[in-house]
Amino acid sequence: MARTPTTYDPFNAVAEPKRRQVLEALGTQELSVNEIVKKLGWKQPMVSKHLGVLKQVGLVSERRVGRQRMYRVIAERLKPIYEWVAPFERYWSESYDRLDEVLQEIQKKEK
Amino acid sequence: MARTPTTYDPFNAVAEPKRRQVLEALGTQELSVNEIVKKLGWKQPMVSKHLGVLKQVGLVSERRVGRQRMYRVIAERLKPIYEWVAPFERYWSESYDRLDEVLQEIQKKEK
DNA sequence: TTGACATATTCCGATATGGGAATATAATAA
DNA sequence: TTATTATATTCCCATATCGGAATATGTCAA
Repeated sequence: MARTPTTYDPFNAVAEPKRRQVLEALGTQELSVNEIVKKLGWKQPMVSKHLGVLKQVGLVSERRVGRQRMYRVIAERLKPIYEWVAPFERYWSESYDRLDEVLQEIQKKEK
Repeated sequence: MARTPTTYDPFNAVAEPKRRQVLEALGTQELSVNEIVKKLGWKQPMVSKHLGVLKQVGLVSERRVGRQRMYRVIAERLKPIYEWVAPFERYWSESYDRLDEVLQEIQKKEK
């Protein structure tokens, strides 16, 4: 085995920043590929590829209308992510003090 | 470029299921590597490697105590994930009807 | 110093990625 | 039919991944 495939689950699909952008561009609307292309300013094949991954994991639905394909977010599929991360929310303030130190450590090492 | 590195941000670090398990095992406690090893039943090098990634992205802090290293979740670093996914929550019920269809489609194709 | 314990690192292989460029497919219009 | 529009797919490459096994590093104790 190598790294978990991007199509393995929503966590992996959404790890790619551009895929998040696609979902954001869609929002609650149903858009054609070209509309997304214009909105994001990317090349069409790139948009189609990312939509392909999102579709495989079920994060978007596809509907054919003439020569267009209309895509829409299936928000429910993001639920597992929300549910996994939500329980940590209550501890944000508690770990706040140590955060600064540790982040500074990390930045030092990156230089 | 290839795939976004796992150490690029919390999204990528957490995409790996085992890394999520490590964070879950830690919870709000501070644990040594060996305690995590016992809790998860994995081999020690595997735990150390995953902790290494988590540490690089700042999802855990490390504290040396004698020959032990104590790890703790830095929950605040999960905030970006929570904040990205939370806005979609309100649309779960709305897309519910279409979800079943689409998921069945996906499962068909996987066979 | 030597040994034992706790943890990290290195080397390996198989695998999949994302981007770019080019091209294929599909549907409509003329 | 042919041309055009809309979208998907293929081929290529450089890169990192995860896991396993083995080994290195670091720290304490006798």
